[in-house]
Amino acid sequence: MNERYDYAEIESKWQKKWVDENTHRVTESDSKPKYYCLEMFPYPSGNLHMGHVRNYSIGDVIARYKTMHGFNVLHPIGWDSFGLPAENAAIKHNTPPAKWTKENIANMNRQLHAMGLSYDWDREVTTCLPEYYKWTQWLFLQFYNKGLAYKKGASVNWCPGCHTVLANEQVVEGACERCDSIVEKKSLEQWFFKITDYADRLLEDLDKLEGWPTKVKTMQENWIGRSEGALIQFKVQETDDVVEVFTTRPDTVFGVSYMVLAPEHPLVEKLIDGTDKAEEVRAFVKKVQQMTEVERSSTEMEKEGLAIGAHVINPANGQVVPILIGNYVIYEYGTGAVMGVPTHDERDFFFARKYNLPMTVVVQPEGVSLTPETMEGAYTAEGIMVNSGQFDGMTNTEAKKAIVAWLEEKGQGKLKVNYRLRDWLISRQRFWGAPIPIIYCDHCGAVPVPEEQLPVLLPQDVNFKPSGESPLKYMDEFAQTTCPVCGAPARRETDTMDTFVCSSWYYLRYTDAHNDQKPFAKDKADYWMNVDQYIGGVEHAILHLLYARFFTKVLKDIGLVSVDEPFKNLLTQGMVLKEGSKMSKSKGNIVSPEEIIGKYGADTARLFILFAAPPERDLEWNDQAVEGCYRFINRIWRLVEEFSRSHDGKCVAYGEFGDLGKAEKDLRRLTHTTIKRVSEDVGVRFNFNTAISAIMELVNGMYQYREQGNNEQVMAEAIETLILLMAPFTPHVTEELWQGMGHTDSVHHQTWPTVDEKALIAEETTVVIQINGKVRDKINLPMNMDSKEVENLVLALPKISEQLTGKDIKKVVVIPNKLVNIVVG
RNA sequence: GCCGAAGUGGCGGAAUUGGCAGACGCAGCGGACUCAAAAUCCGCCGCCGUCAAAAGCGUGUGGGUUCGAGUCCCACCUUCGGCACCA
Repeated sequence: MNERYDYAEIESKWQKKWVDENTHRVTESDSKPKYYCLEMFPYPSGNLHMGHVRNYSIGDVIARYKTMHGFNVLHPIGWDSFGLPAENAAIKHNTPPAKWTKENIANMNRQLHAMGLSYDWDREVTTCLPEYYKWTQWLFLQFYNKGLAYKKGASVNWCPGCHTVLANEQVVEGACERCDSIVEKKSLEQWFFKITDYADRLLEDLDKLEGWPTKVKTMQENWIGRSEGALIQFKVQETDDVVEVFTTRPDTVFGVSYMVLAPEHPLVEKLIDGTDKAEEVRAFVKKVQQMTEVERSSTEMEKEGLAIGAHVINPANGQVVPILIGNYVIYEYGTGAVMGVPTHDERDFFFARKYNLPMTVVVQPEGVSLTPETMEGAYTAEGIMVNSGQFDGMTNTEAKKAIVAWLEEKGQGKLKVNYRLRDWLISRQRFWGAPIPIIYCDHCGAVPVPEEQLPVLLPQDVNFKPSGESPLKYMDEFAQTTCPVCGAPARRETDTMDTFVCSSWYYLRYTDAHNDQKPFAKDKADYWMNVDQYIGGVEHAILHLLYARFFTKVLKDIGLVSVDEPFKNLLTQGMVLKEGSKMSKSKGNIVSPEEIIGKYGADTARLFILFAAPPERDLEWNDQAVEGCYRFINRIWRLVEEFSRSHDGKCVAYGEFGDLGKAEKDLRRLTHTTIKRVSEDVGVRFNFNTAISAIMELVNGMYQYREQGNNEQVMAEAIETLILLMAPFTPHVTEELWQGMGHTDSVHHQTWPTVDEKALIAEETTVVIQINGKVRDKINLPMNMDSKEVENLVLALPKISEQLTGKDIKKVVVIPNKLVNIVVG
């Protein structure tokens, strides 16, 4: 063993050995319990960033810790390698996306190895390779056969920056999630996955996810946006048409004083065509449609409406009320029509005041009589029904059910659950994605590509147009084909799939990464699933995590897997910040992992990133604190190296300890309390920062012992424990030291140290003495002393009795082995 | 507006069940070693106060429960995140 800690030599030596010996390969085995530890796989942008380092360091500690606990640990990695940056690079530098991606993967692969991560590299998956996307396409076909993939014309989100449509989940405050361009609306024929069919299960099963942060579950809950209410039908007075509204307040139907339609509602044109209102209404509709999505959905927007001259009949009381169109009614939500009840809805109240629409109170607080003229806002709380025929006198909660039942009997209403969640738009007008395996035939329509013809391969030699449009559309050799049904000339779908489709099932592919008959064998997926611990950034709380849950449920329904949730436990890590903001090129505050590893080694980089903050919290990068971690590793190195050198390169513990002195007992107690603390911090709480600080305390104790203690068995035990506890955090240096201590097998194949309960027992304890809750003295007492005895002893202490003279002792509280509080008047 | 998380020294953070607030680390200060420096080892390090001590104050604010509150309850403030003319 070197006297100096030479991280560069040590790390490359062990990394090579781990690769050569395939150290981290796993197979299914019944002899051990399984554990599936997964980190969100990276997009191969070209270089690892600190967020990756954090993500993979956390995962690696968990995987190594579980391995040392006797689990059969699956810890895989791969590449989420379809997507826009490759295509943009292709347009800019005229390199094929496949080449650019391959080079990036090679470089990042090297960087991952330099971190000393315990991946089973035999299971590496790359989503942009045909051997993977063949099965993405195959899964699309399964969805298609189940009726869960369909094409429809719809008003969709178009990102002018990315030249493609986006899913709702990819639009953030009206802008593109990737490039921040303002999203436009376009009417296009697009492919969708019917995620709304699973809305209820996706919502309900959130309850099963006890190992998920509430934050993420709440975000998904909000996104799904379930709301219970009723559909109510209003007949149009002038025609035979019926307007259906969705409302969460069917109890207020007797108070309806108008109806508002979204400008896009198809009935609008029908009802005004040929009337004298037609021009005015069309102008209004045009004005609304010219607003951007952001303007239109802003809460500050002035609510405007316009009566269109037609009327509806209230099914509850037969009243005839006017139909308006309003700029605040969203066609995509509910039925695109709302009933206006000014007295019991804030928005309706101000809208009605503005346009002088009538108001009727139908719910009021018990014992109070509300009058519309004196109301200053809508009454939205619970109350008693009035002006509502046979429902008068009921509570409005009772009336909700009763009125819907009554309307249902009349065939004019029913209960309805509404969701905010929209179907998942998966078409992308881009090249670098998995082609959607559909063929369009003039005779047979849209025909799925037969399974045996998969994969639909992306062409190799591609000329990108500067417009950014997908070149597939213009490549006849790709687009032209024959109909699999009738054999006539036909055209392929040239849209590709959203990359989130590829990443919705990769965790299943890892369980059987090279299967060329199926996406994965069921028995292998069943052996490894669920993912026991999933780790990644909170930015995927909705998109990826919702889609992956949806996929798992569909795959369960078609019998491909047995689980209905993919990720049992979820850890959402915080961001890595520098000078208070996220590291980014534009801010110029990036710290390169490669540089840090070059300067201090991977062990230091890993240790710092785990020590600086608990994993969920944002982490402020601090160069000096990194050095502190480097110093700590050196401190361990010196301690172990010196001991080993003075013991002929042997530090293998240990027989019986015999009778030990105080310093020896203290170190043994420290050693074993450290095992206990680190085991809880790593295994239960994932608080790696406090686990590391506990180990630091142990090292401090060992330095002290070196001056005071003289039993070398005790020191040897502490050293061996220290190395084992550090092994998951700093795998290289611990391996080197382990060998230097005379061991011949790998530290990473050792069993996690166990706590010797006897060593934990202390003979003495420090008891705090308080007077009226303020600390006045401390005293060392034998453990488990009788309370009354403690009380007498404490009251007799000079310092205490002095302060008690002339005071009236009201009560003495004794907490055994901890504290005495004397209450005086 | 609704939902969620957080607020502790100069800084990152700790306090797991209501029981010594500030573990551990960074920065800072002092000492040892050295011709000197670096490295290393040892010590100090909330505020106020003092020669030194004692006393006092102190976990966003204001109340409350309790022998005892960073921790529990009520009200509020601030920051961050999500959702939002959702009918």
